[in-house]
Amino acid sequence: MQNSEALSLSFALLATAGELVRRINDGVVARGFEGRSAYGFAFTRIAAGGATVSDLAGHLGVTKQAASQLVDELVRKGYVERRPHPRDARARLLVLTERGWANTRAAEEAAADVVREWSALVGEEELRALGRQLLRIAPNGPIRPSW
Amino acid sequence: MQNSEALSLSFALLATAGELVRRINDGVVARGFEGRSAYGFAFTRIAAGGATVSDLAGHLGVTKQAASQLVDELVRKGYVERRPHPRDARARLLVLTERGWANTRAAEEAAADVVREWSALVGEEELRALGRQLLRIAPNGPIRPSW
DNA sequence: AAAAATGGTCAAGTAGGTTGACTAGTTCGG
DNA sequence: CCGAACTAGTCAACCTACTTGACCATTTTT
Repeated sequence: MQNSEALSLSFALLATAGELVRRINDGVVARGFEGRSAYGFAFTRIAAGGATVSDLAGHLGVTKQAASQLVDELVRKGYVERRPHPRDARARLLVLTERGWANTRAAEEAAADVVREWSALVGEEELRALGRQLLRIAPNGPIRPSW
Repeated sequence: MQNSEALSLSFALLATAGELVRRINDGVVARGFEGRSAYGFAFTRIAAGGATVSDLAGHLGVTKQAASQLVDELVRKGYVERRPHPRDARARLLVLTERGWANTRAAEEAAADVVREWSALVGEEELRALGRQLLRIAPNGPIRPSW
């Protein structure tokens, strides 16, 4: 595989990722929530349960200070609460409020809308295969907010 | 396709894109160049020929002021020169210096290294198919430096 | 029980964008 | 062919989202 082919793949990958993020965010805003793009990815981690600030930092690939600031913002906007952690008095357990859950669902729906469109474009089975391959390439890597 | 599947695809896509950018940048640094991640993508546009600041801004999906600042930096570091534009006295034609070309080649090699590794992981033909599908999904969209 | 590591926050600094205002040159409508 | 509207580029000021560094309270290690 020549260099030019590698480059073209790189471009396509980054353009697709950028469009996905943009459209998820648009979709969330259209559903009546305010929020930066990173919100959705923070929500899914918090929704999974048992999340702390440090977990979130690892998930997003940023420092724990940055994650803490993000959580501040989410708390201020009423999406998340900090609770005492049952097994570690240093840590705080992050939990979604009702509005946080609603925002999370909105993000999921927006993502599903985009993916549905792509599915129509390249074929459902092909898209599924694409997902499987991407998962093999980068299984649970961080979802960095920028590059 | 359910929401959870769409989410998993989204995660995989973003994690993969993030890893690609990180590793291209590491590869370029390892080859002796300094530079932010956005450099490589600016270089490929400038290398293509006929680029102006506005073109670059469109390519990167940022304002022309931001693109101009990036070009300042590239000029200061000796990668790019601003030349008078042959057909428009307002515009400046961006051209790579010899060192700029070397950096561009380094970025291409680094990208090729990563893609080669992925190729071994999922199969060359599969990866090629993946590239084709991504190109259908997001043909020449901007390569945004962040989300 | 002392030492080292970890979870979290506060504070300050910074990179890399943004918006707004402006100049110089170009294109368009009458 | 000339004034109005537009476009390329830059300067300046600002802002957002991240970083580094210092610190305290807890937990884990030895």
